Amino acid sequence: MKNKNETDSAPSMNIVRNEGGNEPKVKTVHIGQQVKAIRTQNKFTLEEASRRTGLAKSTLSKIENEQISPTFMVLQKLAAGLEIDLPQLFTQPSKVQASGRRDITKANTGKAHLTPTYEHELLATELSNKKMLPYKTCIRSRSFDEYGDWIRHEGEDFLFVLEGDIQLFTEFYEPVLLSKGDSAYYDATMGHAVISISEQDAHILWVTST
Amino acid sequence: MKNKNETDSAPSMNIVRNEGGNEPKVKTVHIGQQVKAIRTQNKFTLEEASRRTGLAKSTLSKIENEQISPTFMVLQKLAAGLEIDLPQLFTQPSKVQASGRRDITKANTGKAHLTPTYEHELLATELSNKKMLPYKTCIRSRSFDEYGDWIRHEGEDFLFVLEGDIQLFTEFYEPVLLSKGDSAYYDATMGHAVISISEQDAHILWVTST
DNA sequence: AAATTAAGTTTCCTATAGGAAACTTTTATG
DNA sequence: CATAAAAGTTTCCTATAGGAAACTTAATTT
Repeated sequence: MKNKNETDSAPSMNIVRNEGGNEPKVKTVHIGQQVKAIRTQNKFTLEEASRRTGLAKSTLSKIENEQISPTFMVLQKLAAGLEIDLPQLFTQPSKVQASGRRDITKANTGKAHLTPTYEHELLATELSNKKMLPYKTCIRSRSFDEYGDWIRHEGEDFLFVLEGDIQLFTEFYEPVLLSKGDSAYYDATMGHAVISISEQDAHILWVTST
Repeated sequence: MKNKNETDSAPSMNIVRNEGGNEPKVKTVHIGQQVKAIRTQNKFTLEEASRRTGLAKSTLSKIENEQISPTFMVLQKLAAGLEIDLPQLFTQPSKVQASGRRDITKANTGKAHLTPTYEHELLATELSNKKMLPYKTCIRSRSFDEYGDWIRHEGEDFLFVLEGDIQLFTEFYEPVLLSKGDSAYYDATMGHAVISISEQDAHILWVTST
């Protein structure tokens, strides 16, 4: 059945999502397998899992065999009873996540990325899905005015001065002067900007968390 | 068989969970509020959310008002239709996370941390709960043998050579020579170690993701 | 303010989730 | 191997989730 008798009319709804009458197609997470994996890893029998979660063992069995789609209430009992975080039920057990990656970037061979105010050299660009984005930057800007507005983005920034003198502007603090060897760490959602104040170009190393 | 011969007794590890026969008491996550918040933030009407998720608007209404406990199948449709990650439905919207922090570390004023092989200078130590741990390190070791075993830890490492020449050993790759300005990014769960191969001491900047 | 439209809620019904117990399968024991 | 015990599955029933449509409320227009 799943008789999806489409809402009459509604001609304009052209999201083109599931024309043709088939379902929106959700990439199915096999929660049953997850539950079973967690239970067996803990060496629980269905009976014991039943005790811990307060769910009937028949229910647990059906869930593990994907015969039913547990309600949210049941999911919560499961998580509480098996002492796991809810999100853990959905993320693949993926101990498989990469763990042997490496990327070397020799000096001045990074991937150039130019902006009016900065001259970025992105590092370690061969790797994707990194937790940090490192880049070496040459500061061109000499005045705060050159920035139309604060720079903001998700995550946190670590900044290390390699050469020259810079001034770091941040939304909630007074500007601060940084010279070679100095560093700063700040929440990147806070507005920020950097200008060079030395004769020669200033170079900094920047690492942004994702 | 794992039967360690302790049938019931097992005094040492009883989790003391719900003696007394009452329910396990689950801290309820109000998923309805979450859904409503996400929908309204996106300025969707129930009707539009219905189109996007393939769920009846009556169902959506009931979910938002906590009148029913959606099944996992419905949760998936919700997440897909509203284009959010499933876990996002359970974690509090917590925009409350800190977002105006800043910490400046002037050159050579970090917190020293010595090991037989490295001489670390921890940076930005005034801030806790950082997503990255930055430190400047002077490499003392001159031979791989000085390391009893590989160094490993959670997360990823970014390494930038500030001064001198080093050799980076990693578990799954051939050793590589790095000089001033070179950098490396690698999974820190992979065994790794660094030795200095230059006359003078080698200095590197290290950033570890957490 | 009545009429119109759009938003959200409730009703009513069918499909299905969850629980208790019977049943089947697997593992241990004489 | 027979038997007992334990672990897992299926059945059957009741409670409840989900969908269509009726209904109510809120926002616009006339």
